[in-house]
Amino acid sequence: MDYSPREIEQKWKKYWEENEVYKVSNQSGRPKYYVLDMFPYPSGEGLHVGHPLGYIASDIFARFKRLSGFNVLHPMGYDSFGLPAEQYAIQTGIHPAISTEQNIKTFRAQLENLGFSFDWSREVRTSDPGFYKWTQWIFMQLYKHYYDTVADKALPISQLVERFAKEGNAAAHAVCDEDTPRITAEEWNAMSGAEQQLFLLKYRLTFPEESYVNWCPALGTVLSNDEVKDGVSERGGYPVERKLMKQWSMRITAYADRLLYGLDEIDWPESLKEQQRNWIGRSQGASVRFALDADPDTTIEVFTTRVDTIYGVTFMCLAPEHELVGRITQPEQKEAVEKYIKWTASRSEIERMAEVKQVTGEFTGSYCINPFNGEQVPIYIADYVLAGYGTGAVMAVPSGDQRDWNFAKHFGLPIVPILDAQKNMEEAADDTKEGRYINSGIINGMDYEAAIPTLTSWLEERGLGRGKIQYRMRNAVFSRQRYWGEPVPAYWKDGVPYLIEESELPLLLPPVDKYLPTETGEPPLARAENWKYNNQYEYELSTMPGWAGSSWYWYRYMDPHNTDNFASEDAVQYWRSVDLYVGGSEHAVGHLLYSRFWNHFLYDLGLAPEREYAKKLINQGMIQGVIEYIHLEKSEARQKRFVSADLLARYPDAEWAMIPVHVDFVKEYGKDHSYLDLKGIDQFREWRPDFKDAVFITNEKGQLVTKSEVGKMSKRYFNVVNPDDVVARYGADCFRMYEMFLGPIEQAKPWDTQGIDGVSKFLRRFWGLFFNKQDVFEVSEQQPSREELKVLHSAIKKVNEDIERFNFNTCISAFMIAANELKRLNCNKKEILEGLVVLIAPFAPYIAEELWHQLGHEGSVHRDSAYPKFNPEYLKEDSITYPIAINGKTRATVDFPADSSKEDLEKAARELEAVQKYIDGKTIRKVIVVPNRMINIVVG
RNA sequence: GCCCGGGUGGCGGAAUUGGUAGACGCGCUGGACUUAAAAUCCAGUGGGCAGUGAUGCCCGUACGGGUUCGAUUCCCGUCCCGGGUACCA
Repeated sequence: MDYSPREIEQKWKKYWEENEVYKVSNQSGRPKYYVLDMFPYPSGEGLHVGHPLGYIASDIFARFKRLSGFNVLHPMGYDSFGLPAEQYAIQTGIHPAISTEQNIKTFRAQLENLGFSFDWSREVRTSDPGFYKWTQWIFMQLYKHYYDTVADKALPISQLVERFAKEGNAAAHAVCDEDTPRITAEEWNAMSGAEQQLFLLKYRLTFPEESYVNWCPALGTVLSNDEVKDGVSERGGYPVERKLMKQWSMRITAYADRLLYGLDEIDWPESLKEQQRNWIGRSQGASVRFALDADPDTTIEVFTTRVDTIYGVTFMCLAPEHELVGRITQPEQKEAVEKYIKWTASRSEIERMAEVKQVTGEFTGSYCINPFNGEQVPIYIADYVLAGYGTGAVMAVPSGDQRDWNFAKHFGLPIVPILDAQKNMEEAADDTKEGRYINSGIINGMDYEAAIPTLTSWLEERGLGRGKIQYRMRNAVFSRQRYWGEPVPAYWKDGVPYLIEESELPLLLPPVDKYLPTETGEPPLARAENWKYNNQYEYELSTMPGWAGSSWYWYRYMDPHNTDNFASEDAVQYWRSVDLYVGGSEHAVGHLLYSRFWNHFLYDLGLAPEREYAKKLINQGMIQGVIEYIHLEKSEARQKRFVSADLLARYPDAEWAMIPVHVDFVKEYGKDHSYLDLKGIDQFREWRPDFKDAVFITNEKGQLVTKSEVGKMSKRYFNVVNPDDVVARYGADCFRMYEMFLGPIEQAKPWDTQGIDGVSKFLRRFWGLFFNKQDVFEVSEQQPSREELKVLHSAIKKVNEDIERFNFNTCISAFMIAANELKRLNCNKKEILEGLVVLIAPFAPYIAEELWHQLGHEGSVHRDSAYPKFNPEYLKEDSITYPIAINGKTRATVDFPADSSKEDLEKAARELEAVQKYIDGKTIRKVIVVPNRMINIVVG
């Protein structure tokens, strides 16, 4: 019987479905394990070969855990709100729910083609009202809570209201807006209900506020930074302006510390945690106020992490946009300063980044006073100071900060050393904290540890500053001026927002006639007819962002059909948190930070059992594609001309446009010398009729050589490889194993089918072990030999260890080695082969199931078998092969009995003929014997 | 600029705690089978030098140093590539 992947895969796919082999129960005597894939957006383009990489890895792990005795939750669902469906709706008028439904069908069919062990009865979709009811519900809880800095958790806002009524807000240890005024109990009690509501917004964990957004009038929408390129929209290239808009915001900054310290308790890639740390950007330091020399009532506040360097301040730098700049600029400097401000405004951030070494700035003509020594400090403006960060002002210490040093050198400003350990002040700044302070007034002779508290208390006693912790992270804007998202369950009455009742959830997305914003710039929901709360009040018209639903979805899988809670307490207590989370690193500071934030909040409310919801996370690398371009001469000539890449030198004056070619037309795809042959050129002509009459200048071999570049796999580069095609040709088992065989899971690599035949051959060889020369299934009941047992148990050991380490590529090698060895031994012993079938089941689920049944079993190998146990007995060797090295170079290998003592080994090694040859008159200085490893003889 | 990764045969990659560098696969070369091809199977395959040959020697994990009996692995410096980035005071 030939190995026919198509046949067996169809057969078992059907069987698994009919018998609900992968259905998971919330009740089990087995320990639980939760394997989660990052939520995919069901794009209309479907899957390409890069998408399943992470799903295959997580599926192997889930199956491995299942066979190792765990009750494994491994679900799949869709983050089905999103822009592409809305864009499509705008173009076609088709409701996003309809196109999304269609896309999900395609997406799921593609997933099902790959043999995943998802429990599809738990599938969820964020755009399903049964799901977004709970997204809205969590939003409401955020609205009803504030962050208490003493309890260090979210508490009901009602507690804050009680406190305000009794004692005002002075002692309310609650996170709030920076500009919150102090009020007394009397003032609070004198407020109207509406005024009180507005005041409470300064404390709520979600609240509307005026914030700047990238407004694109032509598209009628707000764009993310990502969607803006060089001041115009990425899509369409329309102008974008900064516009103040009322937006809902999430007070994620209240959780900054917890999000930072929580990173220490989770096993995530270090680079990813580092990105989150940088994003949160906690810095501990002090704020100091410098009074203006000419106007002591006006102060410039700076934040510094090195207040100990304050005696080394020789100038002050303001951001060109700083509010004081206009006031303090002296008439003589006015022209230069204004010119500089204008110049800065014209520079893009990218330009500023690239020209980091070029020092620019202008003197304002004014001075401020260093509060510690009363000295005059000149005030400059410079574009290396950002208006948006901290106070937009920097106290410059050229001896300790390289940028300040560069600036001081350029403008001839003094550089005052402040620590006796600072070196080479003439060549560069030295930011050391070592040594004792000099030239430093009240801290002279102190060390860093002593100086900080001395200076901070000096500042605090005089009201000139204070110790301060500053974060880089901002509150997260939560409104989107879009249609296809969760409606915000709030309405407006006289400019004050109120929540709807929880019993009124879900607040359904109303139908609209068009998916565009209104002519007056209101979001699409403004088009909904008669959509008013109690037929009276205007609903909030913005919808929630893409990250709303994905910030809590892993709980929904635990109990997806619950109508009373987002998930029952029993379910949540049973599954608790995600044991393994697999996804791309592009979500490092978006989804993975927001979802941690929501989880901390749910934890505070007692709804989440653990502070961190994903204990272990691995990133899968991107599978890239090769983009193939051909060279089109840029000219006005009527006839278009393409030239082979190896002939470009013949056209020294020509300029070239790079035209991407469908990779299917290209021979030697991805190679340096990839090319279009005559047939490829014809295909290209047919595919691009606009180039039908073009001339193709080929080389002497008749080839049009292309340029290959590694890049994203994407429809726009015509290099998408659909997994369905690979599966049709080689089978899902082969596809799964090949993707794993490509290399380490976290590494990015270009897709290349070069090696897939090797995996395909392996599967045939593996299959062949079970069949005799006449192709009839035949296994032997005979007792396996010691050598055969060793092959099996080496594989068990290797595969077990490597799965735990997520080194799936080397697992595949281990299977190949085992199959090669057994083939060599002509082994068809049932005991050995059965072990291998279960061992390979997580990787190649179909072939394993087929062979398992051929071996005479019932049920499913994936549910009714157990992972083979490793027995170290079988790996024990009588003798061990030792490399014998002379001065570290291996010169011979010799077998010694496994139980030889160190002394015996040394003695035997010294006497070896091969060794004697190298000693040759020299003396043996030392012999190093590492048992079971090697022997090294040092001569000289 | 800063932060985080990485650099090993013709190619993808392996070497898990410092202990025989190149597992496994692709490709390539030769052979078997075949009328032939495909498929399959067998053998070889880092580079160089010497030898008819078995084999021996030298070089070799981006580059230059260091530690060590021994370094792909640890340390210092340099170069290059990838990812992130908000010049974060």
